[in-house]
Amino acid sequence: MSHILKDVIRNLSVDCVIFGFENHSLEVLLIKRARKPSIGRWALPGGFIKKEELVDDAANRILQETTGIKNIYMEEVAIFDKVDRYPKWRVFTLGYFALISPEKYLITTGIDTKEVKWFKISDLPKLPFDHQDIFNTSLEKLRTRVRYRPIGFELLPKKFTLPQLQKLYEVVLGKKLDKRNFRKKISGMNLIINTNEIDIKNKRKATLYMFDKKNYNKLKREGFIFEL
Amino acid sequence: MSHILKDVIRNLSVDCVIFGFENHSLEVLLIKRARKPSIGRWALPGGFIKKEELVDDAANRILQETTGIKNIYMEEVAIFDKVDRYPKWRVFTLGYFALISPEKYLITTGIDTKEVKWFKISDLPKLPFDHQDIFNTSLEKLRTRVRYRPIGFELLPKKFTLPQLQKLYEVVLGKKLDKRNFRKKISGMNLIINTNEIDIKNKRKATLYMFDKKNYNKLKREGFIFEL
DNA sequence: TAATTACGGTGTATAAAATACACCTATGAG
DNA sequence: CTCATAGGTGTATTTTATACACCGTAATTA
Repeated sequence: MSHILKDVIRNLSVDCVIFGFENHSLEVLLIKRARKPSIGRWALPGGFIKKEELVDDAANRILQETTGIKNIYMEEVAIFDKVDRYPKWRVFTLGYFALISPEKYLITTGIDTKEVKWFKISDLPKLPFDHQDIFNTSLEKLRTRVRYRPIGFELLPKKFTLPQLQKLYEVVLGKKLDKRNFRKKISGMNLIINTNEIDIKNKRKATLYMFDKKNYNKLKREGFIFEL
Repeated sequence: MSHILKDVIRNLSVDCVIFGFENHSLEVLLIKRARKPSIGRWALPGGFIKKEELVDDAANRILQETTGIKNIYMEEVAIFDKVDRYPKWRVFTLGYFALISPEKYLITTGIDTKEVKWFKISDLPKLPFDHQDIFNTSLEKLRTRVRYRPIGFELLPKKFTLPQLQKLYEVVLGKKLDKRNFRKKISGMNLIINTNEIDIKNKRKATLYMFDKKNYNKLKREGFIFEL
């Protein structure tokens, strides 16, 4: 939460669900709260919206203030409106979600936060307020999304291997995929470009690819069917 | 807008985009405003949310107060947050949308409304505030939705003919569909049931169907791919 | 009242897409 | 040195999507 309550609309806040993919698992960014209520608890980064601010701008300001991450593309998930969700007074909150590649961003402990950390989604601490709800809804949104829009660009390093990409899809969808069919589908989309480089950091030599940004954005705009 | 400003959160409102299908065209329900601002203009039914109210409840209350329609299922579209969207002070509004069959509901002129009327979406009056934006976003949502979830149950009378259903899809998608392929697809979904009755009201005799509510809801929950 | 038009209803052949499935090779680990 | 692990590759089958034409009946109109 923002540390100053003037200039804000006290009934409207934003909470951010930032997903990252690392070490073969899906993670989410949490902050340890430095302020009441729920001081000392791990929670979603969030805060109040200012009186003359757009929600997108608020989400980015708050994310930067709390975690140091700036200027990312976030998307509205839903409004969360339980009457007693915030213990002090009535606050509606807008869930915002984003996908980022952890290695592309430096996280720093910011305003109102004691600590900022990535958590595996399979191993989350108990979250305060209705943050578990917000997280669940966002995850569901991500899982629906992946069937209709490409993901990966935001979650993987610039250059990545096909096994990495496949693993990402498997983690998000929660099921194993057939290697050859996965590759066939991906390659049929003109979504990725072979860099003709080999990944040597990995245990095995694997070909490095990058996204074809133009096509990626086209598919993202227009949608497609990715029934896996 | 609600006619009393106490007990409401002055920064948060709901505006409803109610779609109906009648006379072979898609329509939307508008009210003629009886209060300032924009008195006398045709606008979306809307109003402020009360301090202890859930958004869904607010949307239903407001819709009933303004149009008489009660207890329908509405879905969040997005938040609309332009700083000057409301001329008097800062108001964020939640767009809510619904599909209903006009013949199933009686519309009545309510609080703060001079008149309530269905408008063909191809022939809308100039809307005040950002209501055109809200309408456009909702229509886009409907057009996306129709590809992944069944529609029709909410938009057609209890018993309907296949040409009617096809026409609905054509109007929503904005393109003509092949009759035989359309029927093949629909019948492959176990979505509708033949009532073994004949529609005589229509110019031609056509078989009447009804939705298989159980399957309809299942498909609605799980989603499907309806690429037409 | 005969002719014409409009609409409801039906099936098949072809193309495209999804799926199931198995082995080879190189490397790192023990 | 051997074994386990992971990257990489192609084909046959099934399923789904698409393109396409005619008949019968009832309403309309000449």
